[in-house]
Amino acid sequence: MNLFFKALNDATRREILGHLKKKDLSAGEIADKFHMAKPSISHHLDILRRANLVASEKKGQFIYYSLNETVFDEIISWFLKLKERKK
Amino acid sequence: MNLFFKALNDATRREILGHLKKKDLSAGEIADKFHMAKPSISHHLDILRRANLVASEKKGQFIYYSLNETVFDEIISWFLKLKERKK
DNA sequence: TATATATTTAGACAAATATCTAAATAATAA
DNA sequence: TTATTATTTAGATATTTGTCTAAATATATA
Repeated sequence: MNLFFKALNDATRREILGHLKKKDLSAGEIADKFHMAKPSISHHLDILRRANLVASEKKGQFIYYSLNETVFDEIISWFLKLKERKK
Repeated sequence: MNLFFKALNDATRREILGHLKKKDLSAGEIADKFHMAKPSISHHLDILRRANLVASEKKGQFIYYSLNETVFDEIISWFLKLKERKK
């Protein structure tokens, strides 16, 4: 839960998720969408991966990233639980 | 959205929300639940308030905090949008 | 093999954050 | 008014974070 919120607490990372929602992308393709050095994007991807928000798969010299949507259920239920009316 | 995720990115603040879910509480009552100086809790409450996650109301010398659940709908829909299947 | 491409790792640094203590503000009670 | 209680504001400090450049790793191609 900790890692999850930490990962979401950055506009760049949330944008990355938005891109991956549409289509799986390689690290380089993701980096091309931002005005930011590649190592910085790589670092963001690492944080997203450690939070289980994305999965990565190596294909040749490329590494493709994809959204891991299963975690979203967990978080949505966290919010719904907080929303349940008091008594 | 930014302030929202920033506010959630702290275990103490998430715990505060958990307490407020059960019952409205004064700043002091909240502080009593943590091993932390009161000004620190006050700071956390300020962050939660600026993120619209809680509301505060002064009653005499006390300030009562309560969950503002309307914002949760917004965030839940953010997550659901991200979960929509590709194509 | 040598070179080029894709990505990550390492290390540095400035900015943001969480926490503390001390002081300020506001309301109540003596 | 004076003292007490509830809370916040101010200022300091250590830690975490986001970003960068340079170097390392791994794969593909000539």
